[in-house]
Amino acid sequence: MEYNFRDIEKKWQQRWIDNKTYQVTEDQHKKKFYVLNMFPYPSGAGLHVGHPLGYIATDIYARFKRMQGFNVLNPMGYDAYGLPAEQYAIQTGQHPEITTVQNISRYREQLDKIGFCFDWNREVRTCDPVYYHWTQWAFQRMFNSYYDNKQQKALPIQSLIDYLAANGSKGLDVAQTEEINITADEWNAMDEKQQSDVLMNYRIAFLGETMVNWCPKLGTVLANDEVVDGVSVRGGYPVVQQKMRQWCLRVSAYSQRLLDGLETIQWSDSIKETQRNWIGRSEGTEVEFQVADSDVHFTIFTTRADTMFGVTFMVLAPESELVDVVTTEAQKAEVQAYLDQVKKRTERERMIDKKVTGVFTGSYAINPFTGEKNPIWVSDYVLAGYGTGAIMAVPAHDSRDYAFARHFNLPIIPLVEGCDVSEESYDAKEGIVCNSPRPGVTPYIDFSLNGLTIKEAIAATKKYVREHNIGRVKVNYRLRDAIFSRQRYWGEPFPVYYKNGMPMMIPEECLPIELPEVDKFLPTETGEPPLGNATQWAWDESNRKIVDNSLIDNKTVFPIELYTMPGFAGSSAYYLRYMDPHNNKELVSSDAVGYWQNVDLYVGGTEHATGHLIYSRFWNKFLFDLGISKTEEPFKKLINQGMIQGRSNFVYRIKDTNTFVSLGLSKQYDVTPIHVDVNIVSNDILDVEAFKAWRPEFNNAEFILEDGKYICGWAIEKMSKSMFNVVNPDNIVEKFGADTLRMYEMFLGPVEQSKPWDTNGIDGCHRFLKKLWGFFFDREGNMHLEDKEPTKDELRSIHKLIKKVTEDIENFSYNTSIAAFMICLNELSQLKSKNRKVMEDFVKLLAPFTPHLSEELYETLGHSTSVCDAEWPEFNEEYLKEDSVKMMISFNGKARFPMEFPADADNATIETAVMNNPQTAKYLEGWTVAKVIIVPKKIVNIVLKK
RNA sequence: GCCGAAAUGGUGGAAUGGUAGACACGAGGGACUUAAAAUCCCUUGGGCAAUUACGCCUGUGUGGGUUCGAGUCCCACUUUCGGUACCA
Repeated sequence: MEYNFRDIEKKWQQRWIDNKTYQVTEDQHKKKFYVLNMFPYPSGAGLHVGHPLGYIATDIYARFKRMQGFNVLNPMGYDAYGLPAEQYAIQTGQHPEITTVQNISRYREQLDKIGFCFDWNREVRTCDPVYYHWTQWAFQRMFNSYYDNKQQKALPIQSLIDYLAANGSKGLDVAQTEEINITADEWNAMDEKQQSDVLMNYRIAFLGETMVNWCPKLGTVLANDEVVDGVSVRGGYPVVQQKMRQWCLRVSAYSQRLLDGLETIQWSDSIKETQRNWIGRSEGTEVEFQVADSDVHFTIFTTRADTMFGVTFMVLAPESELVDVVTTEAQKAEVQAYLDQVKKRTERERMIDKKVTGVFTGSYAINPFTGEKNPIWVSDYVLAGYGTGAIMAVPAHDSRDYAFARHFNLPIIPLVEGCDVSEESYDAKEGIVCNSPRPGVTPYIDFSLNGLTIKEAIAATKKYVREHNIGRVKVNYRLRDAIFSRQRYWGEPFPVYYKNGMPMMIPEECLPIELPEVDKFLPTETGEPPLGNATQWAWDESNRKIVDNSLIDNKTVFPIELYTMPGFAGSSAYYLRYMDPHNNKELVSSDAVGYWQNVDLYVGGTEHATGHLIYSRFWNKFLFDLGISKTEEPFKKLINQGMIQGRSNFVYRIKDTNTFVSLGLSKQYDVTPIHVDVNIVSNDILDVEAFKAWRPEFNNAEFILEDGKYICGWAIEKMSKSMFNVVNPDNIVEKFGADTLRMYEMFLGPVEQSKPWDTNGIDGCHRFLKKLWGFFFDREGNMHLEDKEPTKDELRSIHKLIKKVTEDIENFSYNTSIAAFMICLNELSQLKSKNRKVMEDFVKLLAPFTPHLSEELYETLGHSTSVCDAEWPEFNEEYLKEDSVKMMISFNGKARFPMEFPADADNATIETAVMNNPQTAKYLEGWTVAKVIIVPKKIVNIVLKK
């Protein structure tokens, strides 16, 4: 009887649904295990063969853990808000929700064919009001919180209000946009609006002024890569740098905790390193400089406090408020011209073309260490958003300052003994300090760094600065607050309305605020975001409901926020929602989160290293501060699956003809390679008839063959429609079955590695499953396993497999695990094994990989329960013990011949046996034995000397 | 530029510092078939050999080093792929 995978897979998929096999509940008697895939954005193109890779890996792990007795949560859902559906809506007028629902059902259909053990009862969709209710709720909580630096924790904003009323801002150590100094009296004298503005400085979700690429014509903010040469990529309209009031999240408040948390989680070192760099902690010193002939002081930040004696000029960021203050009358026009020029360049352009530009303000700053007057310049290589927006330039030891000094002919003073700064700056933090102060110069202060190492000099300077009150030690982070507003339609609406210029939260009990209908998905003619097109988008404060815009009177009815939230809003806490997805009272019940805690294993791509995986950690920490989340980190272990690349095929058309020449002969002609659909190519041999039928322009194509075949060229590229290399999993399931697909995806290589998809190799996995089928059934379809005690050889073979597979699954090394299955089956085949007990273990071990087939065979063996609930076979060391061991005898590391010893032979016995072996004598001629190295069970190496 | 990952047959890939190339694909040869498919068996890194030789040499991007022994560890370099962008 044939292995009929179609019937088997259909049967078991139905049975899993009927028996609710994969529905899980919180079961206090069992240990929990939470596995999670990064949920997909359901795109219109559907799944290709690369998408399920991570899901299959997770599924195998989930099934494995379940068989080990864990209560496994393995949910799936959709990150359903996104640009493609909105773009499609703009073009066609079709509501993005319709597109999204269609795409989701297509995804679901494809996923269902592969036989995952997802608990679909817990599905979430970010665009579902039942779900985004809690996204809005979390946002409101962030609005109503501030971050206390002393406690390192988010606290309710009310306690800050109380503090301000009692003490003013004195003694406040909190995360803030800028330092505000007010007294309690001043605070208490403020009206509501003024107080609201002050509080914005502290809230975790706050309205902030941020620089954006604003395109007035498109009425939208553009990302840096949507702007080229000062105009929008789409449409080519002018784009300007503009400050805009937008919602932001104070992610930066959590910088240190985000950094510290990395030490506690099992993520790859590379992704942790990426996050460390992104957070960008740098310990440095702030030093105050005075502007010459003026009362103005300003502060700079440096990590190289040791270079105080090498400062030759100062630089301000163009956006710095100091620019206006220090610019002299004579320089005003020139500085203004420079600022105008800078404004036109986008951030990206400033970065890509690193032309040195700048302008002198006319003022000088007094170096507190040397007393020298250093000219103050303005240049766009200094960023307003980092440090203090002002630097002291030490051209000898900073490459950017060096380039600037060279360009504007400013002095360069080397400060490290023996360093050469004639060609480039010496940036290394190694060496002995000199010229600090310079010999022959009368010291301005009683302080010298000469002779110290750089590290010592940094410490000494910090100490001096602190003691003499000219600055302080400061830790800076590169991590910026997240901009949380989008000028888009297809996203979560903000539960916020505006009353007299103040943002007000719509009461928590009235959530969710549902996305309103609009007739157009584009910005309005007046440049408002798409929600400006909504007519039912006003908040009636007294009746607590959404009403028609025409009722807005700004007394009881107010306009609602027109921005929507960005993509990461909905994806930041979804792992918590899976624990309790139907709860309409709270994000997640304390019981549910108390049981499931956090994600034990998270699987997804590296592309989220600095986006989702930072925001999500931030969001979780915030919820942790609120007492909602029970753990400081959301994802204990992270596996980054690699990308599946496409393998494209090419045909070679001879120029100006419709004749195609086979790969081997193509060098003899002047040819153009053309992508050909990989689905009409098999083992690089083109199906010529299918090719003619593929496209009309090829139906009279002619071919120059080799050996009667047309051989195609190939290349590894991204899997994409335009390369005709997309392989749909549906086709693979149809032809080989889901179990073969699952197995082959894992067999391709390590999960974490990127690798190309090549359908050709799939036969090997399919043959293996057919062969396994043949172990159970004869041609007539009768089960022909024998019920007897396994032999020693059979036990050794199966226990070797148990050990290997158990270890490999724990290590995510599925490809080697599958090889072990193949080896074991071959061994059993050699042994002519027909043992029922052995095959039962085999089927159980295989169940995570090929659940349908395993279920079928497990049932054949007389079990009425699902193999999912079978116990994972236990490994017994005893069966692997051998009577003898084979060891390689080598001379000076070169392997020569094998010898067999009793398993319990000690080193002395082995050495004697080797030395007395006649074969050994052959290699000893002309040498003396220096020493003998014995590696147990592996090798005996005899070191020889002349 | 900086950070990270990687480089092994025709291909995907195996190898706790211990016989490199497991396992699979492909290819070549054979068996069974009228034939094909399916299935099974043998060979398959390269080179030299071809039964006094189922042996020898060489081989994991390049060049050095450590070691009795290196694909694996160290140093320098080349290339490829990711990420990032003037963070003082």
